[in-house]
Amino acid sequence: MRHREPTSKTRNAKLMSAELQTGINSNLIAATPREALAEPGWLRSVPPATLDMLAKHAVLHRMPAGSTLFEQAETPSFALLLVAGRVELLGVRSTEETLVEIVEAPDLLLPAAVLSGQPYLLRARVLDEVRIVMIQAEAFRDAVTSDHALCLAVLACQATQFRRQTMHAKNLHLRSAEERVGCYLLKLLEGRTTNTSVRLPIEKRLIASQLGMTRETFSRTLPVMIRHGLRVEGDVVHADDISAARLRFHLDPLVDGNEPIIPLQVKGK
Amino acid sequence: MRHREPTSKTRNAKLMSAELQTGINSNLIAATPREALAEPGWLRSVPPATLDMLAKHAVLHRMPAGSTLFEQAETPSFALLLVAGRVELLGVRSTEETLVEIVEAPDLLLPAAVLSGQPYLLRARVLDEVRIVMIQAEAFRDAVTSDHALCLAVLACQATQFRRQTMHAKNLHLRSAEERVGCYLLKLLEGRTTNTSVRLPIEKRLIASQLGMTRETFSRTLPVMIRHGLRVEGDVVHADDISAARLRFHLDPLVDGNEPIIPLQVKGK
DNA sequence: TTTAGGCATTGATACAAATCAATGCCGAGG
DNA sequence: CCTCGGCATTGATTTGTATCAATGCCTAAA
Repeated sequence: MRHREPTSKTRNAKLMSAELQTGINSNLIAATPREALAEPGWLRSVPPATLDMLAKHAVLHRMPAGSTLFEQAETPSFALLLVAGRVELLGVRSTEETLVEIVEAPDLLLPAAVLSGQPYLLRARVLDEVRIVMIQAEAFRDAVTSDHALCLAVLACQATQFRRQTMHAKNLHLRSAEERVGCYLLKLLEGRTTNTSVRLPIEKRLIASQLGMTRETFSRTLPVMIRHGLRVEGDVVHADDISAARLRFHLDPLVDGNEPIIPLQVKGK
Repeated sequence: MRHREPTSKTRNAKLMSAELQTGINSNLIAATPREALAEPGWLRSVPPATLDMLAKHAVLHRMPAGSTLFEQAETPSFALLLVAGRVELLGVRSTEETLVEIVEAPDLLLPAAVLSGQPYLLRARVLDEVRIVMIQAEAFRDAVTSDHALCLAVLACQATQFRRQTMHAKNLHLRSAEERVGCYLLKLLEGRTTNTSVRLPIEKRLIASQLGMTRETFSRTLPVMIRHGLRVEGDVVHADDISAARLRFHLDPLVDGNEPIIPLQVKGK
């Protein structure tokens, strides 16, 4: 494997620039909870007063990769708003873990649990380094019940997460391991033409778990892709023959679609 | 198989009485959309004026088992409120189907799609005979954006569905086929003692798909349960030795829990 | 009454993916 | 510099579950 580079550094760098784009006032990285609350696009239509109120009961935190944000069965004391970075949500059974979802900033972590005051069903572990706003659960619920715009924003967020989870389930149950890998690679290459190459965005072991298979199976499946025009060397994907790949694997917007969070707007009666 | 009875009739009877209990004004079955909208408990705190408004753009329908309510990839033109009965939501790929969720009244069918105006990710097929209120999608979205209480109710509904989906995923990925069957039976017997028996609430082929396995596997797994104190004859479950069963299979509230829809209440600023 | 079709059961077999195991590689830390 | 630990690869083997196939049962229609 020749093409390897200090992956974590490269990725953090990439992440930082992505992070900036998501913000509205993108010239500076938020240093206070209040600033961080201004970043996610889907909170745009929430009145500043409400954000102020939330910020008053919130702290901004930075957590390194690997940290556990909360444990399965814990009752949420904070609403966690992911401002930058990625988090994996895992179902746990003693030592077994199964990845249920990957959450990318900007998004809320399991708002369902916070809203209903029920225990988390999943463990949350940091993938990249993250920045999160921790809002006291009670304050968060109060804000949702007193501000209609925020309620709509959270609803949109929850709805999108629901659809993502559905897509994930369909991907796992309706496609073979080989197809999942093929589609994953194809999606990375979306819009590209033959002879370009892309870097895998995360470690292979994480891709494997995202695709619901073991590292080993993933590893074994990669060489197979060569006969469909996709070659993976180290963490670089080479598109030798993209049309061949598209012939074999079919991206489906109802499975592979990227759906952004788009809140509805409050309307007077 | 001796114990069989005209299953569909028995079950419909059971369903009718259950249906009555869910209503608030349970003495009569709703005949108009407006009456039907008064039934679900989680719509209780929505102002009558809003329900009136919804009812104005709605019709009440009855559909027999087996009907398809909507197809995958369709763009929703109605919000479907399930007032009575059960619906299965299936991921479809050409001829392959995979059950993603079973929705029981009273609940909304995939509010996420309706709210975001995106195509359905799943097919909806009627299990038992259902009664549904079909509310024009536009009117539904308008109501959600203009009435905070309704917005909260829908949010609660969406949140609960999210958690159910998470539980379902955990059940499938963290337990073996045998455990899923064991836990399913154990849950039917919750609160019962040894030597009681229960009837399976739905056909075996449906239980199998709910548990993410084929009929055949389910069928083969049932006899195995005998060594753990559970005996299934026809559609009757006999609890020969419940404590033995509980020793082998462990119900987990984070997987097997029944979570009701409990909306938050609007609060003034 | 006969017949046809759906569901359930049972057996034989196939197969995809997990598991177990060994090795190589690379980067971090002593 | 060497060494240790995580990740990736590759091979051998197992195993859980699906698939294919045949039969029986019950119900509903002819």
